[in-house]
This record gives sequence, structure tokens and C-alpha cells, in this order.
Amino acid sequence: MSDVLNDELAYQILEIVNEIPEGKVVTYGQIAGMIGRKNNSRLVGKVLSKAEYYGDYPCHRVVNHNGRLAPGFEMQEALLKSEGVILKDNGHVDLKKYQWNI
DNA sequence: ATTTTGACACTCT
DNA sequence: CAGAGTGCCAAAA
Repeated sequence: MSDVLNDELAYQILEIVNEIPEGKVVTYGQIAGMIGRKNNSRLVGKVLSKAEYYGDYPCHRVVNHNGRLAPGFEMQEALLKSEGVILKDNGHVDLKKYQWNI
């Protein structure tokens, strides 16, 4: 068992990430706003980096506001394509079509 | 306690 | 659309 989830902050973020529908993506800023840290999107990314350590979460569905994927996480591209998300030639996601809104 | 770093966002160029 | 600069908050050293 991991007592890591003692971090309420991470718990809320992971809850949201776990609710992201397939074929959709969310920006760190959106999640940050959902948990009440709208000015602190970095914290979201930091937690997601440890997301696999917390458990099994679709962290690959989270991108930055530019539609860019996470560095050091190339598998993310394959996972998104597997869900039907078409990436641009630059590796950017088409947020206009795939951004998840609550 | 202060400084540095981080899977970012926003504005201007 | 991409790059550079600035701002925000929190954890780690």
C-alpha cells in the first residue's frame, strides 16, 4: 500500500485525470483550475510525473496549453493515437477537436 | 529560512 | 505557429 496518496493535492488531480474520456485531452491549466490552483499548472505536471507511482492513470491524456506532449514520454504519442487522437506533423494535439471540457 | 527547479500558462514579438 | 520573457505555486536541497 502506498501512503503517497496522503497528498490531497495529488489525489484530486488523479481523480480528474481518471475521468478523462478516451480520445480527449486536457491541459494542465484546466486541471489546475479544477483543483483551485489555476495559477499553478506546474504542480499538476509534477504530480502526473509521479502518477504511475501512485497508480494506473491516463496521464498521457494531459498536455500543455500549446497541445504539446510531455517531454521524456514519447509513448504518450502512441497512446493518444491508439485512442483516436490525431497528432499534427509537429507532434501537437488538435486542442480544437480533442480538448475535454467539463 | 533562502535558493533552485519543475511533464506550465500567458503575452509580446 | 514558434521563440523569448515573465508570472504563479509548491516541493526539494
